[in-house]
Amino acid sequence: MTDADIIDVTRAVALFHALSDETRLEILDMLRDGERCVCDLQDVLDAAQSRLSFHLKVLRDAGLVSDRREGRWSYYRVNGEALAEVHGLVRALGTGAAAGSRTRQLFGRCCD
Amino acid sequence: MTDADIIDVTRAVALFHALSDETRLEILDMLRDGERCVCDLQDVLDAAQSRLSFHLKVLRDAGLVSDRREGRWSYYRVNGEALAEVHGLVRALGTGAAAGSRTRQLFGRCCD
DNA sequence: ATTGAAGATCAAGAAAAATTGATATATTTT
DNA sequence: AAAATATATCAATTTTTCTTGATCTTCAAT
Repeated sequence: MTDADIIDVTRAVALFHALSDETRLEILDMLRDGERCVCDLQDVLDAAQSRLSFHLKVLRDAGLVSDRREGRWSYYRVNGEALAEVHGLVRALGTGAAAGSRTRQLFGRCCD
Repeated sequence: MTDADIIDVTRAVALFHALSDETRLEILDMLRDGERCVCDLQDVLDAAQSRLSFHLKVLRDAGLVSDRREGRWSYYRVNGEALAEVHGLVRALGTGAAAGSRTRQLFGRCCD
């Protein structure tokens, strides 16, 4: 961990925000063991179509899921890299200078 | 990881929501290497007093920080357990059934 | 070509969260 | 006791996010 590891707060906020909703967490939960079409999600969570679509978009915009079109179905899957990114953020937040890190600030907060 | 590990979605949402704000992340960042009084935070982040107080309350309500009163100062510090909780959540989200877990659902989503 | 199904997008309204300024509560200093 | 300081809380407003219903698009089947 070096000074180069300054993290983009905006990105962090986007990730956490995408995770901060019940429907979206349930979607991610359903996607844990592989991809699913929207119709499946719709059946299990009982959410109106446009509502589900909205939440999928939030997840997609945050990069937490990717989608694939096949015929008239859309299949969504979790994006492991984004989860790893969140993981890294959480770990970083728990890493104090006391632990020997040379990073003073996680987020660049100067001069904006 | 067993079936007993069904997680409270509401709690998860509260945690992620608390983390989904720039000011609050900066506060946590500042608290990484130990406790700080509100006045310190106020100096560094330049946030109006009531605004800062509001965000500290959000963090406190989510259990992400604890505070200690000393004279007229309040000192806040990160609550490592809550961070661990977030950590666990993120890990769980990335753990598919494929990985051998017997847990079908992370969040209880039935019958409410 | 028409119909139908899956999903995305959009506009309007509802709900939740954040900001601001004011006031309140302790606590310390004078 | 009065003044000052640190912080919390509250009410009003603004901003952001979510929901709903409608419409649009694309692909497939007839």
